[in-house]
Amino acid sequence: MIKKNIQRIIQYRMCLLRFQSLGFERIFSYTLAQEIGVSPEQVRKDFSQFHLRGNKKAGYLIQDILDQINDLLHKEDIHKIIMVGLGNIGQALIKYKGFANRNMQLVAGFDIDPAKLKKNCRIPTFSAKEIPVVVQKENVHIGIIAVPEAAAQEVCNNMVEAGIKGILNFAPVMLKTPPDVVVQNISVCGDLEALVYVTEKNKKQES
Amino acid sequence: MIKKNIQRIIQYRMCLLRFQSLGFERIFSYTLAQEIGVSPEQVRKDFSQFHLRGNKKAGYLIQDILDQINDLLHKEDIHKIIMVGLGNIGQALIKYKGFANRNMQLVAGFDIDPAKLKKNCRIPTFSAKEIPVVVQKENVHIGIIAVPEAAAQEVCNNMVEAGIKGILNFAPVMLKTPPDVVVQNISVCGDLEALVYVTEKNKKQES
DNA sequence: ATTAAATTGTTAATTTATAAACAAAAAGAT
DNA sequence: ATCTTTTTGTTTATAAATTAACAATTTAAT
Ligand SMILES: NC(=O)c1ccc[n+]([C@@H]2O[C@H](COP(=O)([O-])OP(=O)(O)OC[C@H]3O[C@@H](n4cnc5c(N)ncnc54)[C@H](O)[C@@H]3O)[C@@H](O)[C@H]2O)c1
Ligand SMILES: NC(=O)c1ccc[n+]([C@@H]2O[C@H](COP(=O)([O-])OP(=O)(O)OC[C@H]3O[C@@H](n4cnc5c(N)ncnc54)[C@H](O)[C@@H]3O)[C@@H](O)[C@H]2O)c1
Repeated sequence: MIKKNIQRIIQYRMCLLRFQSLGFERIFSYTLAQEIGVSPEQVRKDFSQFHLRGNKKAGYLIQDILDQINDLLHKEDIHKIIMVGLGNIGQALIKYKGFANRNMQLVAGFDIDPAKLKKNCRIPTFSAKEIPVVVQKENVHIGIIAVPEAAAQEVCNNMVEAGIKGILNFAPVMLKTPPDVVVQNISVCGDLEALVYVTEKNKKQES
Repeated sequence: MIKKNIQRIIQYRMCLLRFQSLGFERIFSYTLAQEIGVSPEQVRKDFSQFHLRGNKKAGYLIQDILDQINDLLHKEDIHKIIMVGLGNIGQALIKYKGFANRNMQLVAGFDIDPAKLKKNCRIPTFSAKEIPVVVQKENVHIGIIAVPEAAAQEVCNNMVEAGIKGILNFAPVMLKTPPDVVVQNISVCGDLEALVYVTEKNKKQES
């Protein structure tokens, strides 16, 4: 549902940061394209759509493009995120150190199981009942759902009620939300099943 | 890169199983559509493309469609999967109980850190050097990469060399593989950044 | 038996996304 | 100073995906 071009812009950004850290000041559409596995025309088209301009014959000025992409992605702010469900996935995300690099911060975790709240976490944890209080106090707009399938829709409803506008969902269900709330699904099993399908198909085609 | 229609077929399957477990024998394109958030025409088109036939006025026979989708997705076999990287994400996946339901089995984990191999896991763990041995012995085609960005491409190369044909990649890099090896990326941070972009845009449009 | 209602399945239309083509500009070479 | 090469940015073309339209068929009702 989220446009492909913005997803690529996010990838270009990571790639530009990597090239910059390697000491490059400029980059060509061709290089960027190769790195993220698209055509150079796709890169130029994406850049054009977001008014990211380069220099003929001299390519793109990395710092300049990065500044503009950072603007687009609101990288001037740190974006607060809550997570509901402190099981396997929830704990893995809490331990993850990579959010800060990308201007995001997990500000609170929630669970219904009091045992899960006792673990000494890097972030404060609360009973799931506290979702509305914390969301409103901290002014959070993004939430992650890492609860079992059976609880996901209810948790989602509570998040929406509390004011969350974007949800990253690990549970294998399609959540129902009002039109102003966007959901992004992560489907580990679904992706694996798709890989099985494609690899088996390739195998057959060879023979 | 993987076709959208097969991804939806995978979703339909989960939905059909749920309806079946609720006692339903038949289902309409409209119901299925609503559940996974597409139009009924989309459902019928997808079904048509995979030759999944229903009955006019009586909808689709759930068991019948499931049998055929199971065939398509090779659900007659259990698909073996290896995982490289036994850190936060790796551990979360190892503890996950949901693979068996979907005819998939994590058969081995790998890491370069000997400390990670000592943890008493539900699956056997090996030094990363053993990847080719285990992959060939167990005849595995699918692998998961859950190592840091800096190690991902090398691990990928080793997997490909060993005979892996499909990779689920959690590291925030675009892996380079030969054309007969398919990669599916999971990008938690990227998805969150996309959510930030969309929610901020929606916010602006309202005002 | 006939008619009406409901639902599929296919074809056509539209939209979106990707790829190709090429003119324009900039840099460098002659 | 002119010509050549390179690379962007836009325009045009192609392909993929979604939506709409509608005939065909089945069931149920009259
Ligand atoms: N772990 C994986 O590798 C994996 C893989 C694919 C999909 N998933 C999906 O991700 C989700 C989480 O998986 P997991 O392995 O972390 O599960 P888990 O069972 O380890 O953790 C779920 C947590 O959610 C909490 N919870 C349950 N109901 C709740 C509620 N109403 N409010 C707040 N918290 C609640 C539980 O107490 C538990 O701590 C599941 O939907 C699962 O299907 C996980
Ligand atoms: N944990 C998260 O929530 C999260 C979120 C987004 C992205 N990711 C990405 O997922 C990947 C894994 O994240 P993590 O948090 O589990 O990292 P982690 O550091 O906890 O675990 C990585 C594991 O890989 C092992 N490793 C390193 N090099 C290896 C090699 N060459 N061969 C085999 N094993 C090797 C390490 O010993 C370690 O055990 C990273 O690329 C990370 O950027 C993780």
